[in-house]
Amino acid sequence: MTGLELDSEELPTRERILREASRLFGKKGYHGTSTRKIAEAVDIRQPSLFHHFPSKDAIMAELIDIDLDEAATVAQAQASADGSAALRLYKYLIWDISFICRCAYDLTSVESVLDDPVFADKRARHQTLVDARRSLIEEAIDSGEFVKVDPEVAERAIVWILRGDINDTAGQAIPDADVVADQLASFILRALLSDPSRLDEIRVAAGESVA
Amino acid sequence: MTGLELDSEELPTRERILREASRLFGKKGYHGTSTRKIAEAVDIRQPSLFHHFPSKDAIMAELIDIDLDEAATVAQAQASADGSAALRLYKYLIWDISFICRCAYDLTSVESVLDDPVFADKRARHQTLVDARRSLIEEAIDSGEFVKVDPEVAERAIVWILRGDINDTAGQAIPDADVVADQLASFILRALLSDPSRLDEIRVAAGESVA
DNA sequence: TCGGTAGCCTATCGATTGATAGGCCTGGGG
DNA sequence: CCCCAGGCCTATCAATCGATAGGCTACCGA
Repeated sequence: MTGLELDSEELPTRERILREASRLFGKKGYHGTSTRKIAEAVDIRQPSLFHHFPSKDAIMAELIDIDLDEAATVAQAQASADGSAALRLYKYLIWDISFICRCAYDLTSVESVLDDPVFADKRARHQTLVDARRSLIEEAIDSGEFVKVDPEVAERAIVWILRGDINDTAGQAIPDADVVADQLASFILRALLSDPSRLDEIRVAAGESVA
Repeated sequence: MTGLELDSEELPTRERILREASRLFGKKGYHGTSTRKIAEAVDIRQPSLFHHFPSKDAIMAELIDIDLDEAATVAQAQASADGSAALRLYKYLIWDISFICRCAYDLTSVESVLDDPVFADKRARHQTLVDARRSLIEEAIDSGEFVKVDPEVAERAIVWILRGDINDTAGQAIPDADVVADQLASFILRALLSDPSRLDEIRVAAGESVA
């Protein structure tokens, strides 16, 4: 625990900027959100934003880092681990969805701006996440744990289920994050497992390794 | 067939505006795309856009109508039909994904602007689509064809898989649209069917009703 | 032949954008 | 006591936004 269970109004201005900006970016899109609207949400004047961030882009860049850094680390850790690839994918999914649900920021807008040349320097980090995820999927297909499906199709479906979760639950501090995570991860595993009856075994195994 | 298998450069200006605008909206977002960029892509001057559309909003509005009108009709038809709800959901999915793949427009941006008050008049039509889809899912769960899963979770996953398909294939006139449609629809059905072995039976039944 | 209309153009509008300049106030260290 | 740095303010900037006004040209039906 970080110990900052502060009321929203007591949070440092910089932190409040990140939260309100992420919320507005998620709702109206990055380009659809002006610095004046962000300032209004934080209840300061628009130029005051630039005492905390050098530019509007920098606010978005920080949100991108928050989204990618931990996700890429966890995905890579699972990709390079041993044992059942299906189990490792499940663990990654549970972690990622829980993270999304618990995160104080609405990270909806992150992936949709990654193609923008302005944020080109974030693309490498994003690619490591994509590669790690892809690697887990292909491993599970090759080993026969998953049905013979186009890895591209599977990954696209997974990525967008996650993105939908971000979009619908982000920045709300969902109380039952674990339940949501299990439901979505189970949905994905059922769609991919050659033997769907293995799902419960995988859920139990993942639960044990966490506890 | 409509008979307009024209070269892109021979298309009427109005049509080229719709196509280029949809492509740019999909890539940069609605607010991230200026009317000048659209005009540049169509190779006309910016004010000339307003001889074909009264406003930038009107371009987006037309794309929304294209996206929603047929989708809502098909979804409602399947929702009010008889027989296996799982089969009807599969049919709707196949139709929708094929439509997305074949569509001349990139409809990525449509759903992301539906919350905007500017397009509030489109929301009712969108709601009929959402309701019809939800109804199919709940019917399949209640009848036992689908596993006992939260309908909200299932619908969210489906919607976002579809949206991901829009985003990644839109406006490209995918040649093997049928293959993509079957793969994605099968992914969804596998995740939901209580008895996954019924998938092949459903695919065959859907194929027959089309032919 | 002529009037009108469709389609595109140049020039320009007011509003809004992200960002800068510089002043005011407060709190802490010498 | 003074100084100064951090944090916020007002005022304002140039750039870009969506949209309008009005002129030129090609074409079509009476």
